[in-house]
Amino acid sequence: MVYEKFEGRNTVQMQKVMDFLLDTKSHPTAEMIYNHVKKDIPSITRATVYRNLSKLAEQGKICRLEINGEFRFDSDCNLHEHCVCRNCGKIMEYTNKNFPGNLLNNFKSNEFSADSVNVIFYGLCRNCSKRR
Amino acid sequence: MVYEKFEGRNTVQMQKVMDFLLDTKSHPTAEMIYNHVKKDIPSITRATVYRNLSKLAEQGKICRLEINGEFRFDSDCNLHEHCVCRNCGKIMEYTNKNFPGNLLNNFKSNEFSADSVNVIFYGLCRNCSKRR
DNA sequence: CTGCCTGCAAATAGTTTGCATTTGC
DNA sequence: GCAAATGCAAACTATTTGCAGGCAG
Repeated sequence: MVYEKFEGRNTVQMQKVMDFLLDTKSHPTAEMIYNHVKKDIPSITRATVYRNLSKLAEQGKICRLEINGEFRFDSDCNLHEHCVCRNCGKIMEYTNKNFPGNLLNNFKSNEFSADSVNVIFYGLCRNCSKRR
Repeated sequence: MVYEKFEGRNTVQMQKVMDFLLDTKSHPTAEMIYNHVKKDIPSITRATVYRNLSKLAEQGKICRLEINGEFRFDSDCNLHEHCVCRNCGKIMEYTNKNFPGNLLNNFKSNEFSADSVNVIFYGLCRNCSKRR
């Protein structure tokens, strides 16, 4: 068990949700998280998972991506560049040292103050490119 | 009326949906588009609007953003940098000449071929910053 | 012991789909 | 005339919410 301090109460449900996100790199949906945590806590409900995910996101402990009409969650709030395959829906991290650093650092506007940024590339993954 | 060639049939419904998107810079949701077009074509249904938006997006005539749990549409497929206010939900274009050009041009990966990219900054708009 | 969190159930919001009818080409 | 697009209604999926009881602090 990974120990993590939360604002608010430290419940088993909250802990298990966070643990799973810390463990995985799969950008799970709320449903996937629910299915996983349910193995440990059979009584848990989707409502609790959704509420905990919202709290964690508000606290900045996880970040939330919106891909193909659903939310996906990631405990790594530093990596925000992702690739989404238009064909199979696969989601991959994009790590390229030529990527222009943290876009936030260069953010400049009188109209808006930004605290986070998501970058999503759309296209085809290697598997799906082959079959075309 | 703006004349635009579509793949497939050129119906009034399709034309009005496209016209509205060409006219506005408001990043409307499907519901907003439906409400607008309904003024001209009272018989139009949400289903038709959704179907037309999907077709236009597939044809690359419009692009689709996912913000706060819903799709938003934009006829300008070149500007992909947006700012979303966490407080009031306002969506603004981000135009800064220091922005690292087209991220697509520098995209490099063996695992993925990208054809489009969305960048979304989250934070507070000027109005909402003041009131905090 | 207090009130935040949970489980349950029902509601909501956004979007999609099946089918009969209409319409562009 | 025929296939593609529409309108209608119903279905579906992801997510949210009200409420009563449970448990962390």
